[in-house]
Amino acid sequence: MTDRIDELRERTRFEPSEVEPRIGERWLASGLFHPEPEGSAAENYSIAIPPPNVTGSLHMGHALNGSVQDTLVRYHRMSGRRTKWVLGTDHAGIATQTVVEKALLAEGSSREQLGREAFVQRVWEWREHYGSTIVEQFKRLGASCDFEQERFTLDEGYAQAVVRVFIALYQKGYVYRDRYIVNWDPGSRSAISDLEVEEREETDTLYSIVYDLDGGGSVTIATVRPETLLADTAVAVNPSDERYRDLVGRTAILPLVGRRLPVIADEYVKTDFGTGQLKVTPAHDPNDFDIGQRHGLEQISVIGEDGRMTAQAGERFEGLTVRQARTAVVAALEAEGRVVAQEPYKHSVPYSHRSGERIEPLISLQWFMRMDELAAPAIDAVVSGRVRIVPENHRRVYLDWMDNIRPWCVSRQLWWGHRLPVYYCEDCQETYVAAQSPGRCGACEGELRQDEDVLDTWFSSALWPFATLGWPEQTPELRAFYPTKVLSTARDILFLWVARMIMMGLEFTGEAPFDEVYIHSVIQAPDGRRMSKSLGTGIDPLAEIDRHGADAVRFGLLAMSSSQDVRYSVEKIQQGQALANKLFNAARFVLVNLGDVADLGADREPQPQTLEDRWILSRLQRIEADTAARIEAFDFSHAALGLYDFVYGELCDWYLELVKHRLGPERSAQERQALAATLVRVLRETVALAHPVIPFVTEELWSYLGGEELLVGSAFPRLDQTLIDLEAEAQVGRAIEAITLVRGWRDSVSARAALIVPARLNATGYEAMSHAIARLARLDLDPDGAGEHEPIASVSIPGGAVEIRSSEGLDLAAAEQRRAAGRAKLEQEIARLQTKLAKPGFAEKAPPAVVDGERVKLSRLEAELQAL
RNA sequence: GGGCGCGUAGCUCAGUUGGUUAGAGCACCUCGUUUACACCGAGGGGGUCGCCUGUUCGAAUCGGGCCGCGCCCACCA
Repeated sequence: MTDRIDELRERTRFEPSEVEPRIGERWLASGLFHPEPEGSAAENYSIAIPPPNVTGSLHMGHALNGSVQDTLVRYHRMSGRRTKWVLGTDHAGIATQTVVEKALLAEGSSREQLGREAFVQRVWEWREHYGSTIVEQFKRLGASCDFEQERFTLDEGYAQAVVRVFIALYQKGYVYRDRYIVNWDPGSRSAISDLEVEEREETDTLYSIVYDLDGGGSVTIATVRPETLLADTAVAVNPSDERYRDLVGRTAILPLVGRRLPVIADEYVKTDFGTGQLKVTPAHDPNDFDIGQRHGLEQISVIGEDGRMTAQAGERFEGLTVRQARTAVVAALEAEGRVVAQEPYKHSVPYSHRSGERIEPLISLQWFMRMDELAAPAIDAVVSGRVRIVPENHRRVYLDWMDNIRPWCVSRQLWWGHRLPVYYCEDCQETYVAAQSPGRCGACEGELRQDEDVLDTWFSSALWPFATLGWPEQTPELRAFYPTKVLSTARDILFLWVARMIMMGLEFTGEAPFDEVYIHSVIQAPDGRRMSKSLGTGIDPLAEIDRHGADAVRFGLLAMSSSQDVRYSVEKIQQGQALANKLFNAARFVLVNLGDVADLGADREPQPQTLEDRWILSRLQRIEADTAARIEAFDFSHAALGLYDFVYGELCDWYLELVKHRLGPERSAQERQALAATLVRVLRETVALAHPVIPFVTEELWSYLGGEELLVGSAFPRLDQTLIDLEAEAQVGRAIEAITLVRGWRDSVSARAALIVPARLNATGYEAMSHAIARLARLDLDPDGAGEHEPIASVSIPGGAVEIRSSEGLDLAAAEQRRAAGRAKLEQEIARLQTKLAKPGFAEKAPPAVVDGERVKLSRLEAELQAL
């Protein structure tokens, strides 16, 4: 141990890059991150990590969420609960497939060329190579996940759970196949769900186009998508629109095509938009699709899944891209003189969140999932408080969405993912939904063919909290860790993922998958824009860890976080770095000076000898209680900043300064041992207290402070009521105030630090602290012949004043100015208080405690003014 | 169109149920080789709490209106 302390003497700085890998390895080797599956979920503590994409690398969102979850996990582990942080990654259908397709493209190949089987094989290989990147990055953050049991949403066991769920939902009639209008993403060549569509404001041209009516007259419709006119199957007006009452039932002639379109009446049509006459294109517009359903209209598809015009669009347009078709259709219409107006028009346009391409609504045969029955219990769970959403204002967002939930398109035209467990007979088209192919068609003995599609990635993610623990088997893991306690995430996947997990959890396990949903901030770029790779506004958390250390990044992110979006501020990260260094040096100072007498092996009772010893032990109890309460309330920002304030504002600035003089070798061994007992206790508890937030530096220090076990597996310090000492807090608090006031005065008279100023303490309440005041305010409180001279200056402090006895080395003229300013300020404040107290109504209506408080304050200020 | 939230010191943010002289970190200024830490210490300057208007003995805090900003949801061609 003495060798280590000698070595510590030289380490004047905390070096994260040296410490972190070493500590990280010890944690992993300890096995403490991997709990045995014992006990019940109620008594254990578990969190399921939002599985990052296998293709992903750690971004700020991961770093913040990782810090949040790890703080919770470490805190509860230290609180004595069997704690498991379930780790794993998501196969991320589109994202991963795209990455591998790009690689193939670079090789001059393609997935089509490879064929399905070889391609999927190729993706697995890719995953073997790169899939652990983000997991390793979480380790660098200090995340204490169960790395020994990493899951993947395409694991064999997981895949079985997915199949089982699909079949069960099919049997219940929730999952069904239908031809329906979907959001077609030409980029990924797949349908996507409503939630994966984002609206962007765009300015297009709004064309007004004249359609002739059979038998004379015309209608004028407005559209931003003239190319879809080729698929029109009706013209609609509002039934209450007086202007067009007699139009209903007549027939319009579709320009360029000549198709006869019935003029129908439908409530959807707004009378105050455009002409009030609407072209109806059921196959290429979701609203028109609905109108078509209501009126039994024909659905004509003119845009194909490849984003080109189909044969149905007619020879002139077949094969053109949508954009080319638009130009061509407009030109053709203009040639016929049918375009009567063109105006710029700003509206929102759907884009694929996945590929970034413009969504093409079209009719397609897809698998859907009806959600309303599943939503009902999931609504209940939140309404009843069984699942608590924090902060609460997100509750309503959740409930609103759930109340209006719509069917979910779950099939994707991809190769990478959970292939639908659906088989069709080649001959009679019979459909079989089963875990394994039934072999041959039961009806006609025909060949069976499995559906080509895979499931939406979010379908499998929805099972995450229980599928990762072995469901549907009743595994020990499932019993011990399901339901989990907290689901922590940003709000962007509240619907996409959280809501669906609640629904699936309730449906398949009968229990909500977690008790609480914590929704944390979104960290924005320093300029307030979104952090994103494409904007170039992203900040790489790993680079920040390299620069400042993982503790600093964790502290900074937690200190920044709140219930709303916040801008990234390096200053907070630096504050964390400073804290780690400060704590390191405080411990180092104590160990280097008291290492020879400190009994580090045992957790010795502190032996407070002085007021300041009692004071720090009392203050320590408060920060212990506060920190625990803040972590439990998800108030990470105050938890982190509160630790900073304690370490700086109480432990280092005051306690260590107050006891420095008691460390020296000139003191008796007994005295030094007693001090060491208190100091070591305070340091051990402080370090343990801060561990959930800044695990690396604290674990490192713990190894010096006599931790036999790793700190990560030790106990979180708890408030000891018997150590709360109001008397010590009051006395030391007063002394601190006095010292600060004298220091301010010293500065105003330009007293040099080395100058010990002769003075007399003419105040009550400082008996036990006068030596401390003398030392820290650099006063000689017992000068020879102190009583003989009149004081040449006076510094007022609570309960009296410090009378200055010599002007040597002091610039008293400079002080006068300051004193005058102080006096003016006091007078002003006194006047304010007097007015307030004299005001009719104040004394009668304000609570007595407040009135008394103001009176006390007034007399205190008057005394201070007097002293000046 | 609906919903949520925000506007407090130069910057990033705290400010419990309305009641100390509105705070912190960073930045800025002055001083400093005091038994750890210069990633340090001591001291200091800096705010009409977006604007207006109510309620109240008392408003950064509660109500109303306005201005500015962000996010989410939504089918107006």
